[in-house]
Amino acid sequence: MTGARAGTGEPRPRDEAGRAVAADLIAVLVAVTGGAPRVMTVRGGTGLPSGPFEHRHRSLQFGLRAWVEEQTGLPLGYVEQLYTFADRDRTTGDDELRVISISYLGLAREEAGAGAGADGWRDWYDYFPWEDHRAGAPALIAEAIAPALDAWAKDAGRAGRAERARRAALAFGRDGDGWNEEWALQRYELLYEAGLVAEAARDGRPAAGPLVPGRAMESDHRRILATGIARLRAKIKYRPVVFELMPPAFTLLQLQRSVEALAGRGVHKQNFRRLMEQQDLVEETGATATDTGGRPAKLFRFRHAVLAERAVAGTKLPLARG
Amino acid sequence: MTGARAGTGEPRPRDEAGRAVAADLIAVLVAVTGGAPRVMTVRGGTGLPSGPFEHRHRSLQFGLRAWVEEQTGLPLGYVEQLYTFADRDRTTGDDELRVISISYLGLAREEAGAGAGADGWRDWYDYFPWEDHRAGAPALIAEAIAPALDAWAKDAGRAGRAERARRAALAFGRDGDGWNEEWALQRYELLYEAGLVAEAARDGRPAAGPLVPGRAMESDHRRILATGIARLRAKIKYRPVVFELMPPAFTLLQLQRSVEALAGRGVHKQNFRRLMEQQDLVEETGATATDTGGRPAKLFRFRHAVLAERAVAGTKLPLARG
DNA sequence: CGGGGAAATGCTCAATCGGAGTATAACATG
DNA sequence: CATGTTATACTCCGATTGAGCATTTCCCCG
Repeated sequence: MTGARAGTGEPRPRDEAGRAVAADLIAVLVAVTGGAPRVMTVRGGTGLPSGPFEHRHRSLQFGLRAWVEEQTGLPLGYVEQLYTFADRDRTTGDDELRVISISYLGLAREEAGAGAGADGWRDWYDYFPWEDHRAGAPALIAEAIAPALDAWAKDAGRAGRAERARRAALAFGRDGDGWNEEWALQRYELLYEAGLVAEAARDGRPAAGPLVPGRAMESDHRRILATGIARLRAKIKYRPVVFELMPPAFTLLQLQRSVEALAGRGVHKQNFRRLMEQQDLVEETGATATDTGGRPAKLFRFRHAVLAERAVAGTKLPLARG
Repeated sequence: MTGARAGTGEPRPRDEAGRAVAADLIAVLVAVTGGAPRVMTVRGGTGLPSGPFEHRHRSLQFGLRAWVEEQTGLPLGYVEQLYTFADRDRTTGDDELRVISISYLGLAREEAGAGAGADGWRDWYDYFPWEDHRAGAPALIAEAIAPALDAWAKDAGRAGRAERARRAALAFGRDGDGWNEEWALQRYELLYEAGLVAEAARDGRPAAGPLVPGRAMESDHRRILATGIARLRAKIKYRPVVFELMPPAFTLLQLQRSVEALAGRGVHKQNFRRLMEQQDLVEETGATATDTGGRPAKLFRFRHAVLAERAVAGTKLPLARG
């Protein structure tokens, strides 16, 4: 939370002892463009959009929407709360400043608004290159992460060694098997603990080896981003939220690519279509897209009626675990 | 949040304009005793344990644990964050008081501590009698809730009528079918909206009929409880959290009764056992329980190793949706 | 000591689901 | 018109799930 927070400059409330109490709102704002998962950032990609929760805001979610629209010019669609933090070590420097950070996940259609600070879209795999398994397990896991985590495990005493090795194997999977895309947060936390990300070095933790590739962020924003990714990866499996990221009409392959972008893994094409159709989530628009490179594809739109019919019921995706 | 909040009496922080900013911690603390799901309450069953987040607390979760242990004498096991609220209308009376409420779900073994205020355990179906479908759909749904919701739907204009009827049918299921135990929160909110719970009357909402049976709570504590129930009902299906509520050794039927108590519905006995065994979640202690009323049952214990082996992987329960 | 009641426990069966593969159709391009 | 590329339609099989039947092993009661 160093300095550059957007806001009105209104002084933060302080209690009699001079200690500050304040609430910050932080957004993990996600979009998908052409098969790339993007996250909205500020300050040159080093921070997530955020701002203080102020008295004028009717509710937390209204406050968040206000900030995001002010800072990015984007109207926010789907929004859900992620997590609330207040650990003392989140208060950089000023030991007396106590900040509660309430983070949110928001989904947007990127094309919608190329507004004010909207230059901040970044591929989220820039921050988590080890999370992209769409073309198989990334080489950097075997080349950089696995050896470093091995070293980290060996660093531990007799007792901790096996435990660390086990955690590493669980989080990153053994030889490509057992990878669970929903554990994005656990993986980041493991790397942090092992001192393999820049934030750990910044916070003065010892490193078990050379830093792993991947952009860092200020404060614990990268951890919050990992939380958002994990939540979204879990959510797309049982709620029709992907459609919040799609244009009004799309082909099934485009839809599939979006799912894959978020999940970080490929899915079986035919099974994907089967599920989409048998669940009645989409309907044909009647038009076709001819720029597919092959046979023209039918264009579909989301059947908004399903939100009503099944309330908030299910989307199934061929992403289930064995 | 009227008056009776536990705390040190330390004045709440205020900003220059005299507006207060503070954070409250609220716990939905759950246990299961003899097949009954219980929730810890204070003030004669009208409130959930809560207290201000103070500067001395290292983190939100530490603060929560401190309050719960102070107020109930119970050591808290599993804890997870539920939701953070800050709507202006949560600030009763004093329009200038702005409170952020961070709610948590906690699981406890009831027998563990019959400590200080530990008289506060209540069957949670006292608050949500319509949520207990263990012996089939409760009569009060057909007798009281359905007619009242019908009336509420008819109250709406031409457009809203179908919408309301649809929401009611979705939330409560049509003729016993389509009931989804995870929608406890949506059901409560629907009843609130229709003015059928005491809290709605208290908040000045018009009623669509006579109040539905079920104990009320102060402020929005009953809503928070519903949030906790819904979360727990969802969670037991994919995480081995039920065991946090069980004694060290238990029979499979006891385990099943606990699951049923939480889920509010019965499960197929043989299939339940099949799942428990094939997942290696439990192991035999070697002893048997002879007070079963029939053939003695083997006693089992939770295999704590699974938490390590499968990290935070799965429990399957025969509670899946059709 | 011989039922009868109550669970515990073991086993079967059919329907469905989920993963994976094969085959065919319809376009663009050279 | 051959070729590459994608869309789309079917098929297959193993695993999972919901549901029920059958058998076993206790206690209690007369």
